[in-house]
Amino acid sequence: MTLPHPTADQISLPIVLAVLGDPTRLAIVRYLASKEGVPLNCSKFLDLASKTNLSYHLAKLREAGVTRAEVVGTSRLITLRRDDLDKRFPGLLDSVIAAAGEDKALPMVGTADSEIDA
Amino acid sequence: MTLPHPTADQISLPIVLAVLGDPTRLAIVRYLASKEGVPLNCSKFLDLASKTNLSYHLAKLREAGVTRAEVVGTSRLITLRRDDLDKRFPGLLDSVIAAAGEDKALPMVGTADSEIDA
DNA sequence: CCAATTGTTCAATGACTTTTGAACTAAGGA
DNA sequence: TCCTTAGTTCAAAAGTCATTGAACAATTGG
Repeated sequence: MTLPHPTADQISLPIVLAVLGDPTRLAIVRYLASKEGVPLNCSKFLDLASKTNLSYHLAKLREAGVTRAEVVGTSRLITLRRDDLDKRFPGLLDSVIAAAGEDKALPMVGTADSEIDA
Repeated sequence: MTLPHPTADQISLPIVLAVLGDPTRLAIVRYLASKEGVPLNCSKFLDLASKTNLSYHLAKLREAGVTRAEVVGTSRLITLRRDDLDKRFPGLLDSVIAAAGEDKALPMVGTADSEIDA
């Protein structure tokens, strides 16, 4: 029940860039970064897409090596692979997250003022 | 005869990332960065793709705001839009170029030992 | 056990992307 | 003027990607 992840040295720059070049996935990464350290489950991102579609995008992020997913019961706890990404592509993740933070055009997680259980 | 370029504030992060997420285009950007300051014409990149296909990829880079193309006679002189990219997305271009520089899997410009007129 | 919750897989569809060759334009040199 | 050089445009063919709904699996709580 462990999901397939690339090892750090299998992470490919063009694939990471292509995967981040989608507004939904970039919004996921931005939100993960804003809650860094806190593993989030998929349902946190339901503002961004349907459950099915989310599954697709989260798989893309995981397969690219951008995120890690840990299976815990019926949930998948998702975290950014910051350590591995920083090792492979120093500064890349930080600059992407900083730029994404400024981006008004990107879809938002948690705009629906339900920040009860943050 | 001036080609259409986005203004600096029209440059979009997801579009830039998506455009860089293609090995041919990333190789173009890497080569442009390695010759920074020197405007290159399209034919310098013929190692990477056919003339037609290059025209397509160079248009993508230009339309995304990654490169600037100046029409000089029958040539287009291509440069990186480093100033604008650095302003909009600080650190992004540098980290991408550094990471691309390490990437053995990326196609190469000038591998055919014809570095006569570098 | 039953039902709800959490998320995946599958097949289908529509939409974009990449690549190609043939035909073209525009400038420059002989 | 004619030819070459540099690059574009067009339409077609392939391929890839995103999105959907229906069906499925696994865990947890009552």
